[in-house]
Parts: sequence; C-alpha cells; structure tokens
Amino acid sequence: MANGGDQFGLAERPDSDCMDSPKQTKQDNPGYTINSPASPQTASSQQGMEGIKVSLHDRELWSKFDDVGTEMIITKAGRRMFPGYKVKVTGLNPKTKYILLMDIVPRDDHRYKFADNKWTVTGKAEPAMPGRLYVHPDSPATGAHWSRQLVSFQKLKLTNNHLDPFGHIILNSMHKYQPRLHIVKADENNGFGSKNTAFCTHVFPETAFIAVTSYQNHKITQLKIENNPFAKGFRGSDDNELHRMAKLQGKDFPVVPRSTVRQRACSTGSPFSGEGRGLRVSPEAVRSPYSCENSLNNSSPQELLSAPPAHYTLPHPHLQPSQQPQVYHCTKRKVEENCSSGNRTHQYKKPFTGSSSSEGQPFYPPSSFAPPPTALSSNAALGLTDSPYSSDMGQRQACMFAESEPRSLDELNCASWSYTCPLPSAMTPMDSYPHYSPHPPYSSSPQGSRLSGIAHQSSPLLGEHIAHDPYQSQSSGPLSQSSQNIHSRQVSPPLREYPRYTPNLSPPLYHTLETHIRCGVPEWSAAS
DNA sequence: TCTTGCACTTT
DNA sequence: GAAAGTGCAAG
Repeated sequence: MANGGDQFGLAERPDSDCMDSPKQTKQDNPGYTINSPASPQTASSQQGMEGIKVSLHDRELWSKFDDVGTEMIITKAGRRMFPGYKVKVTGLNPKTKYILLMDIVPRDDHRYKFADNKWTVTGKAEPAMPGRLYVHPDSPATGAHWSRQLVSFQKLKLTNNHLDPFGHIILNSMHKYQPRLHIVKADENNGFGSKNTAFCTHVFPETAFIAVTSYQNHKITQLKIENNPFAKGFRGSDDNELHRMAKLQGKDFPVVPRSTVRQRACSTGSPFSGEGRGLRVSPEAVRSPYSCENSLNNSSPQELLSAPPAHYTLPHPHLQPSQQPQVYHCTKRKVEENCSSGNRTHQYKKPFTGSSSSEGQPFYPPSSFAPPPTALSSNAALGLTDSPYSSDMGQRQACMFAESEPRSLDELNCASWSYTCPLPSAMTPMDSYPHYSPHPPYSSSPQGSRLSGIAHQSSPLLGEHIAHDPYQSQSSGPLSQSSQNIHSRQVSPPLREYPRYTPNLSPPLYHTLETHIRCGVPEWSAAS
C-alpha cells in the first residue's frame, strides 16, 4: 500500500531496503521484473516471465483507500472487494497460455483494533485461515487474451466462515491482508502441474487491507459509498436521498442525509478532519463509480503518498509508497521425487476459449452442494479442463484452491503446483473438508519447505519476504544476508511446519479445489 | 464483534 | 422483474 502501514498503525520491519526501488507514477505502474537470485535452477529458467508487467487499474482509488487504511467487509456469505482488483497485463507472449490467479495472504501476524481513529496492533494474529487461490475464470488463456483488456478479479469474495463451502477466500476479521496476483505459464496441457512451470507474482502494496465485519473507519465507509455504485443508495446528495432519509427517519423533508451527519461527526473528532477531504463526491465521480476523480481528496496521489505517516514509525518495504508493484519471478522446480503419493502430477488445465471475457463469471458452487459436472469428473485435470462451465454453460469457472497451509503462496513453492487436485475430486461434495486447525501458522517443519519456493517467497509473513526477496537481487548491503538466505531457499527451502487440517470435522461441503486433501496428501500437509 | 434483515442500488 | 451487491442499524 502506498503508506497504508501508517494508517494501520504499523511499525514494520526496519530492514526495508527495497524502498530504494524506483518509483513510478500511479498512471504508469507496470510491474518490474525481479530476477531470481543466481541459481542454476531458476536463473536460466524464467521462461519468458521476466518481461511481464502488470499495472493496477484504478490505482488512484486504491491509494485513496490505502491512505485512509483500507477495510474490506467479510461476511459469512462472502463479500466482494471494493475497489475491485483489476489489472492490466502486458509483456505476455501473445500465443502462450497463462493462468492468472490471486491469493490473499496475511501481511503480518498481528491482530488489530480500531480506536481513536486509527488502527493499532492489539495482539497476535489468529491462526490463518485455510489458504485459497482464486483462479481467474478465463484461465488458461493466451497472452493476447489477457492483454486485450483489463483482467478483473472483481468477483472474488471474502468470507470469515472458516468452513466456507463456496470457495471464497477465508480471512480473519481485524487482520491485515495483502492480495497478490500470480501469473502462471500454462503447460502443454493448459495446466501448471508439469515440470518447470514458470510463474511470477505481483503485489500492489496499496491493495492491502484489514478485514472487518463492519467498517471501523468512517472515512472508509464514505469512500465506499461514494465510489461503489451499489452503495449509491447511501449517498446523501440529492432530493431522493433526502426524501428517503425523511422516510427512514420518520421526519418531514428535508432531513440531513446520513452521510452528512457522519461527515460532521467525523469532522469533529477525526484525525482526517481539516484535511480538505470533503466527504461529498462530485457528480463526475458519482457517474463513474470507478473514477478516482471525486472530491474526496484534494491532494494528488503523490502528495498523499509522500505525506508523512501519522503513525508509521518504521517503513516496511511493501508499505512504502512505491509506485511499483513488487514482482517476483520463479520457475517451478522439478517435481520432487519424494512425493508420498504415486500420482502427484495433477494437472490444472482447461482448454483455452479465446472468446471469453477477462471478466468472466467465477464459478461458485451452488449452496445445494450440487454434484460436479460429469465432464469435470471425467477430467483428470484441475479446474481448467473442458467443462460444462466453461463451454456448455458458457461460463468459466473461477477455481478456488484451498491449501492446507493458510500461508498460501508464500510457502507454495513451485513444486506445489504439481500437486493441485484433479478437478473431479475438487468439485465433489466434500466429505472431508479440511477443517481449520488452530496451529500456529508460522512454525516450521519439512512440509513447509515445499511451499516456500514460489516467487522466492519463503518466510512466513508476507512482509518478511515479499518485501525483501524480490529486491535482494538488486539491493546490496543490508540485504546481503537476507539475499543469502533466499538463495539458499531456492536450492533448499527452509523447514517450516504448517497448520494441519483435520479432514473429518466438517459436514459435507462443496469445495472447489482443495489441493491438500485429494492429492495424495501433498507433502506440505502430510506431516503428522 | 458479529449476524441479520432491510432498503436501495446495479446488473 | 429477478438476482445480486451495498451499507445501515438493531440485536
């Protein structure tokens, strides 16, 4: 995030050398390639991923939220993110097929509270939720397809239901998270389960947020109302609103719109008062829900970003106002030989259909736990195979990967791509949903080692590696030690223990892609 | 803190 | 017109 660390009241790590990375304007924020640390396995096997650039759509809007401290509502039924996560991808090989997916990982291991109009750490984080991946429903698609238009992950939903059966991304309330985009080169089978699957990871720090069940910061509420078209009903700027409010309040017209009331209330005690940040939105902004051209903030993004943080003591690499996403490139190493399961190479594949939109419909399993399509069941592929959803039903799926390790791709190393489940099983009503197990997520064990390679991200917390790893190849001095560690991780990932999931505590749940249950117990969840 | 029903909105 | 996405406010 731009300077979200301050808004979240965070004192992050002091070793943030990556802050030296060059800035870019918010209008031009392509990802930049971070070369892998010198490693025979990776340095020569980027496979064309290094040229990929990703820019965040509506970055100004994201930054506005980030400047305040983005909050995302999580509900039992699942809630979309707003602003929506949309990116422009360039640099892809037009004919090569890629799989685009997202995950949302903890930014740190803190729990937060909102008091005195600011976020402060209130304790240690709850054990992380089961990590899930949201695969863009168009996946796999050619580079030409992805580059043709914005790639939207808008339909991704967040939930606080630990047993969510819909494949939504499970988060803990009052915890801070970082969305990440992964671009994976599809293999010859339109999957990414084969050897040497190349991928890169893009992180836009300004998209970090704190998950909440209800908004804490009124500034965030206002930003949501003023920018999200679905919340238009809460905008208090016209006669209709006044009439509506009059009706709601049982008073005669006119009445003071709620937003105005809130604004006044905030202006008295909020640290944001007197900042020239009116809460009313301009007509232009109202007409363009995704526009950043509202009147909420008179400051330029740069000004906002450069403003000294109110409670931001130590800069963190991914919290500093870099205009660039952090990009990590990695190439899947060869499938480990010590797979406990004989058949580990489950493919994630689906024939490319170039006609679909990049904003295709994600697939949310019906609440009725309907059986999986037979076409899928007959397909020993993971999510991207031919399916009624992608063809007959004219609807592509967004596949959710649940990992036994809630740390998600942080520890999901390249090899783990090979262990994705066959879609049939993944789309089958669960009889063994991986119940969340409250293990400390950041301990270590050999199982975790497999998860640590992806994107060169191997440390437990996003901020501990994403912030460092990508830069060390370009940084020197203070990061030298870290760089050394990273290098060694690539060759021999660190040992780390991951939470286990008791596969028999939940009622049958329709899950999408639970990589750890039906894949012959991948090594990162098999230890026990 | 969280859930739920509501009115209102967009799609 | 229906379905789905919003924040609000009561509980």
